[in-house]
Amino acid sequence: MIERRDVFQAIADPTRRIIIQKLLRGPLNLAGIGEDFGISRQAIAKHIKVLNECGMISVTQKGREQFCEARLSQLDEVADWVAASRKLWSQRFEKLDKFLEETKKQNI
Amino acid sequence: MIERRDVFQAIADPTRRIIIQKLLRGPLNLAGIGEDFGISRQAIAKHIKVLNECGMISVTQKGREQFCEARLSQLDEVADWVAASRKLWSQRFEKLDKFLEETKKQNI
DNA sequence: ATATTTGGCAACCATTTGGTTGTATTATGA
DNA sequence: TCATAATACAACCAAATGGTTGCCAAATAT
Repeated sequence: MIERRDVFQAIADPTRRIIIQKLLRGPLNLAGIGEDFGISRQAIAKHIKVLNECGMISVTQKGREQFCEARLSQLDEVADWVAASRKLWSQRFEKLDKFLEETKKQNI
Repeated sequence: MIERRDVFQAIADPTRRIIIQKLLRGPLNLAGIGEDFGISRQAIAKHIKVLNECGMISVTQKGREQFCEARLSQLDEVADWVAASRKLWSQRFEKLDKFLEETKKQNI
């Protein structure tokens, strides 16, 4: 099994995606993230740990509070993968077009 | 727990991402996907099932073979989410700029 | 000074995940 | 026709995942 725990895996969980969305408006402490969120503090703490580990958020201690901030630059990896896949995909059709064109020429 | 088994979860697994990359060059049957891939046929079949279930690939029966083809349109959901997140993120800075500007005005 | 808020730690749990092996079925090629 | 290639089906397994509860420690507010 290949190493997991990367950005792809981080955003795979819908709860974590919601947490990220919440953080987009500004930094929040764990309690703030937990508001209107039928989920225990500990569960949130675990998600925060995952997000932090793969660089999707940064965590800053401030007294007894822990402020989390989104780190969207890590999403580049995802965006790049999607873009690269699409590019390869479209190239596949170009190759097919070229092939059809060649075939056409030969039939004339 | 919220419903999973969506595109995000589909591309979360590195093995599945490799399978998708393989399929970008053209359709393959299960055996073809399994080539140079230290993994059992059954494991691949399971990944194929997941990818099919969330529309990342289409599967066509052809005699005894099962040809898989990539379906990249589903990646829109991922790309859109990333784009929307980035937009919100940048808006956050705009708001901060505006705030600072207002503050500056009042100080004059 | 004391109650409350914020969060850490640890144990526990059910389910899912990613994988395996073994056996059966069916289409195809020699 | 018959061996083989391509896949299905099922049972099983270890580890990871996403969650819980209970208790503890330390800042902070009253």
